[in-house]
Formats: sequence, structure tokens, C-alpha cells
Amino acid sequence: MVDTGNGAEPGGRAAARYVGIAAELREAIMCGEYAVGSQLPSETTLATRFDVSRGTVRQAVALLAAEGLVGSRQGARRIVVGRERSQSFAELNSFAQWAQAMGYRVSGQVLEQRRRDADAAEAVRLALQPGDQVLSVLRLRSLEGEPVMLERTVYAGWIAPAVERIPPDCESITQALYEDVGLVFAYGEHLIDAVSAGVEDSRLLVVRRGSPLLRQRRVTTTHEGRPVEWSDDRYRAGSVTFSIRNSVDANPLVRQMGDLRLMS
Amino acid sequence: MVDTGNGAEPGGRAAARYVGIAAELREAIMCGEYAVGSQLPSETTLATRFDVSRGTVRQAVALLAAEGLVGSRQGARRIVVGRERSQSFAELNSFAQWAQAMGYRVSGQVLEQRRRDADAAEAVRLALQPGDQVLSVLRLRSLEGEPVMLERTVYAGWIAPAVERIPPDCESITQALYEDVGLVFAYGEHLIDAVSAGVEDSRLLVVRRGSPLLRQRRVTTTHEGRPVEWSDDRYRAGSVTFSIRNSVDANPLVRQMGDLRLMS
DNA sequence: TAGTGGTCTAGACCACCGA
DNA sequence: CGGTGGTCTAGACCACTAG
Repeated sequence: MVDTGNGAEPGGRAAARYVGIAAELREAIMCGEYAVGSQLPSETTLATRFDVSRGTVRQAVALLAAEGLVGSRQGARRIVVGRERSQSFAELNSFAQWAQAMGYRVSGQVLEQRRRDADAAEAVRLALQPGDQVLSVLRLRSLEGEPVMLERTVYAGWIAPAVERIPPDCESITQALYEDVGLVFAYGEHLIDAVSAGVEDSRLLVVRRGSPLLRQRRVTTTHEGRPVEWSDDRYRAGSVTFSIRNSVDANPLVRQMGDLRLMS
Repeated sequence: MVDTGNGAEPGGRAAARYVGIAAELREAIMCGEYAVGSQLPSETTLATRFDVSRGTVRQAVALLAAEGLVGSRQGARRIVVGRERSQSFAELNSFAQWAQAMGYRVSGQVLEQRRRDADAAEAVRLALQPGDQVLSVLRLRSLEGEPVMLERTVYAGWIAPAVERIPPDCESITQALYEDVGLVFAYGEHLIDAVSAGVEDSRLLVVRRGSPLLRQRRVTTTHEGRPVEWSDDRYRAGSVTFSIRNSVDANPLVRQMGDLRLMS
């Protein structure tokens, strides 16, 4: 009974039972065993099949619902609403982790890096005092050798030394910071809109001035809620698309008017 | 004991206890009673305070976690990570409902509407047979009198009659379809990217050709997973921003039996 | 009306955090 | 080490869906 029935994580840590059950169901959905639009077995049936309580089954299907794979309504059986899992946190926060997951060859290059004082807006976003030091970095990211994204990041001063130790051609900053100082990017807030390519944008991304760019601005924080970085990432049009799946019960995304005070 | 402690919904339906508890905590967070970065009371404390079981408390905080307001790590108290709720399926799926919730004056105008046969791509997205009839609609949406979004929607043939009954200047199609035939948009899949304004785009949105537009393509389905519409919406740059808050806890779940949630 | 998901309880044990 | 969240159980009742 100690065995979870799904083995242990590669890291050696045991997986929760419901995670394994979710994985099994997810696999069945992605393989088409449960077709899109069809019903899932009832919770009671699944509880019997996996020999767990109904609560554990509900945890498993909650996971699938969060991924946008299944939906539910009281009184009716759960149905399959999709076959592809929508983006994970890592995919939204780390360009390299997303690209690698998609099987792309990714590279990055630091073009500029310097310490300076935080301006008022940055101080607010990074929870610093105005005048505190920050590290400003300009990076060009490429996919399959093609430049696709320009990243302007401002790191809080306390993490600057670790960032400066990262080689300029490092692929994944997220991973480097984790391996170096154990920093985990735990929460993110993202603003997505479209902008015209400026002078620097157009030169580095090799597009015409004024051509459309997909912009993702974000603040990333640690587990403790401590802001680590504030970034403005601009993608060449056509190179990247954000995908979101939602349901009337769960939805991670909202629209906002253009003139945001905090995040301009 | 029948009273939920939080009254009933306006519609007359009783609210779940955990929803009321979440509302109370949410209010406290938004009012700054629990500051961003500070800790929430422990689950046990909250269970005592609200006189419910720990499971119910966990459902409540799961709701807040899904909204991106709080985060958690095993062994440590939950912390507040944000003050603004990012929520509502309606906000992502219905332009009018989003705008109205934000307090904006919204309007819409049908510029073109006609039935035709579905092409191959549309048939796939709407789960139709190639050659089945669809209803193609071009709508211009305005905010505060300013045109901000151009909507090119293809409705599955089975809902076409109801769509055709909608007045051309109707503000909310979502609401109209609900009131007319009880149709509920339950699930959505969205693709967000940036494109250049084409000839028609630039004329109707009053922007220069080639200027950046934020594009949201989406498929919306019913509770049963039946596709209703496929739409290509283009926003004038600067008019609208999408916002997402996410967390590394792939695990949107929480609780002992409920579901709910995220995205990322 | 039978089946199903939604809510809730009152326990239990464990892994992890911080002092 | 005590406190905390994460996981899990085995019940219960209700609201809703579907035949």
C-alpha cells in the first residue's frame, strides 16, 4: 500500500496518487481512447478502477480540467473538450524551456548589460526603494538560428550578482539561476499586447520599422512573493503564438484597457 | 444551519459555503487587510473561524489561488501574491461582457452577414462536414465610441437562425444567444498573436495599413463540447491588453474534493 | 427516478518549513 | 521540533441531468 501505483519521480520523490491517475487519463485522452466530445467514466467507476476514494479521483480530474482537457456540469458525466494540454508556467515564463519542450533549437545572446538605479516605476514593480540598484539586460533570443525575440529585462539588485555570473550566450536564464543559487521563479504576471517595432527593435529583429511585434511584459516573483525581474519581451510577428484554453469554470486570462497605469 | 452565512445568489440559488469564504478572504486581500507578500491565517485557523471543515477552507483558498491572489508551498503559510482578481470566462469570450464589467460604454455593428459553405479548415474547427452551411459575420466593436476591434466570426449552421435573429447593433451576442435559445458558451480555445493591418482592417479600424493589431482567434463550444463559432478578432494596438497570472504549481487543484481553476 | 457531479465532514498520515 | 500545507479516506446529503 506504500506503492503509489505509479512509481516514483525520476528525482526519487514519490508522486501523489492523483497525479498518476491524471497522467493515465491524460494519456488515454491524447491517444484518442476517450474522443473529444465523449464522456469520461463516472467518478465512482474511476474510484473503483484505480482503487482510491472518490476524493482522489476528483483531484485527478481537477488537474485535467485545469489543463483544459475535460469539462463538467453537475448531474452529467464529464466530457472531453480538448486533446492538447495548454501552456505550462515554464512555457510562459521561460523562453528556453518553452522552445525546448517544443523541440526547437534555441539560442540567446546578451547584447547589453549594466547596473543602474531603479526609476520610480521599476521600484514599484520590483518592490524596491527608488534609487536602489537594478541590473538591466538586453538579450536577443533565436529559434533555429533566426532572431525572433528581443528581451529587455530589469533584475532586482539582490539577484544581480548571480545574473552577472551567467555566460552571455546562456540558453536558459531560468535554469541557470536555479542551478547557481537555487532561485525558483514561482509566480508570474503577464501583459500581452501588440506594438510597432522601434528603431532598436527593427534593427535587431531584422524587420521593418513599424512592423507588428507581439509584446509580453511580465513580473516574476519567488515562492515568497518577492519580485525578481521585470521584463519586456517582443516577438517578431508570426514567430510565436500564445495559446489559452479556458472554461466557464476556470479562466486565467483577462483583457485590460490599453492605458494601464502600473505597467506601461 | 441552512444559511450559508453568505446569503443566497440574486437568482435565488444558494451559494456554496466555500464560495462565500473565498469572497470574504478576497475582500480582505483587496482591501489590504492582508497585504501583498504577507501570510494568510493557517487552514486550521480559518476552519475554526468560519466553523467549517478544513476541506472546505481548502476549496476556498483554491479559488483564490486560481485567481492568482494567493500562493502556497508545503510546510509554509499561504502568502498573498496579488491584489487584483483576474477572472471570468465571460471577459475573455464576450467583448461586451468584459467591457461592461469594466464600466465602459460599448457598441457593435454588423457590417456583413451571409450564409455560405464551410471550407475545409472551418469544417475541422467547427466539427462539421465540408460543405455544411455556416454563417459568416463581420462586426465592428467600439469602446466609448471609438472603433477598437474587428470581429470575423463563422457560426456553425445549426446556430445560424438564432444569430440571424439578433439585431445588427446588438451589444452582446453572447447574451442574446443565451436569452433567445439558452445557448451557453462554456469552453474556449484561444490563439493570440500580432498581425499587420490589411486593407479592410485599416479602413474599418481607422489605422494605417501595416500597423500592428493584436489578434485573438478562438473556437467556442457548448457545455457538451459542441463547437459554436470560430472567430478572428483584431484589436487596434494600444486599445486592449491581455493579462495572465500564473504559478509554477502545475497543480491548480487543491482540496480534497473539488475542482476548479488556471493558466496559464 | 436513477445516476452523477457538487459540497461537506471528521478524521488520518506525511513532507516540508521555520525557529 | 511544532506548525503547516499536501494527500487520502469513507462516509453523507443535495442539485442537477437524462432517460
